[in-house]
Amino acid sequence: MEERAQRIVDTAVELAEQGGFEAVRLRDVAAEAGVALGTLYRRFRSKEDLLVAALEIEMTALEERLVQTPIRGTSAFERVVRFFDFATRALCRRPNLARACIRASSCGDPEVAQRVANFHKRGRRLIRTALAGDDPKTPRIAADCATTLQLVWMGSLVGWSGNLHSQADVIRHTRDAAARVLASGDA
Amino acid sequence: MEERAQRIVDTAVELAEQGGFEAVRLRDVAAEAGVALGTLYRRFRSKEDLLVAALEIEMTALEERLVQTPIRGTSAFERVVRFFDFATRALCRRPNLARACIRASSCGDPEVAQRVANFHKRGRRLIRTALAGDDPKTPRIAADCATTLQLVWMGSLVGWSGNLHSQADVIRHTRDAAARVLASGDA
DNA sequence: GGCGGTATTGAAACACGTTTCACTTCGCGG
DNA sequence: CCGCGAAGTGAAACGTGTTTCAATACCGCC
Repeated sequence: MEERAQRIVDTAVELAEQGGFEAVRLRDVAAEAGVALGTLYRRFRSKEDLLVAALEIEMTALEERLVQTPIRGTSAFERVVRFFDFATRALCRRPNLARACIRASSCGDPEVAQRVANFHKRGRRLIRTALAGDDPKTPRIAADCATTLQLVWMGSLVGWSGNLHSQADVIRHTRDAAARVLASGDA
Repeated sequence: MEERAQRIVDTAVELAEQGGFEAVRLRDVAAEAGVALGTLYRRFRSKEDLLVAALEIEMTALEERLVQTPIRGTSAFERVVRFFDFATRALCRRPNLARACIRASSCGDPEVAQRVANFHKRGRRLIRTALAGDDPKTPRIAADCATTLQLVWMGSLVGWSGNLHSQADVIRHTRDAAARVLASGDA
């Protein structure tokens, strides 16, 4: 990402960490990033677009950490549970930021659909990787299971971000779903 | 619901049907419902609150239709698939309204958490009912399965409302999830 | 019938996302 | 070095969610 855009996103992340979605006032973002409001709008189509860009950066960080220290585990179930545990904790470590990004990614604005789709695709790949593990066996689990588990995770995260339940619940929801989904004969 | 509040929600629904979330301008809602803006804000804490109230009314309608003609089917799987099919079609029949309500219900505003929680609880009950069927057997499926399936449904609906995938995909996602979840030995 | 408190009204004001615009700056090919 | 087009700037304006407030209408109770 170009340096100016990067600075804009970084500023947005900083503000979101502190005060969540509504603390990300685009005037402030632009001012603190040292650009004019118009420049911000040249790079990002909307506030949501900006926050989803932040989410993509979080995803990149997650991917890198997982490349360095891949998920270990002796079964697909164990690995995918550990993945969701790890990823959920990582996300919820900065709850204001996470809530802001989740809200942006679930706002339904077609302008950001592309970015959101990309984010989902990358997340699904991580889940598939966790399911598959290192060994080149068990190739059949991947596709649909990953989709189902991702939907559970996303649905639960939306609930978490709306204070319907806790971070522990998110982890439990994904564990429960994984247990059921992977019990159906192909793990 | 009190008559004045009802009229406000009805007006909001009407506008949302036509133009979605952004077409629900609260000034217009108030004007068309024949109340002052302050009255609207006395009944509803925010635009999201109002739209989630609309969602609750949709839920009531769904519940009533299901009481009149309960879901039939010879297995929990068959019934729950039919339920999701029915409910998804009902929701997506007015896509603008559905998107607006889903967006409102996933905005993460703690002010509306109560209403959203209530909506989810009622939805979960419908899923449990579909899983259980008429016969008083198979009591063990209920609790966690229903939660998992609901999370899949909600997650998929959020994706649908953001144009990430189609209504048919929502139905497929829930069917896939149901197949896996109910295959794990207790259906 | 008068009174007190609560709901409603109408209108204005405020905040913030978003757009617009005239002007300036920058980078680059000729 | 010039000139041109793209990018950036600063400031203002607009729309809409939300709040505020003084004035008014309503309603049950003495």
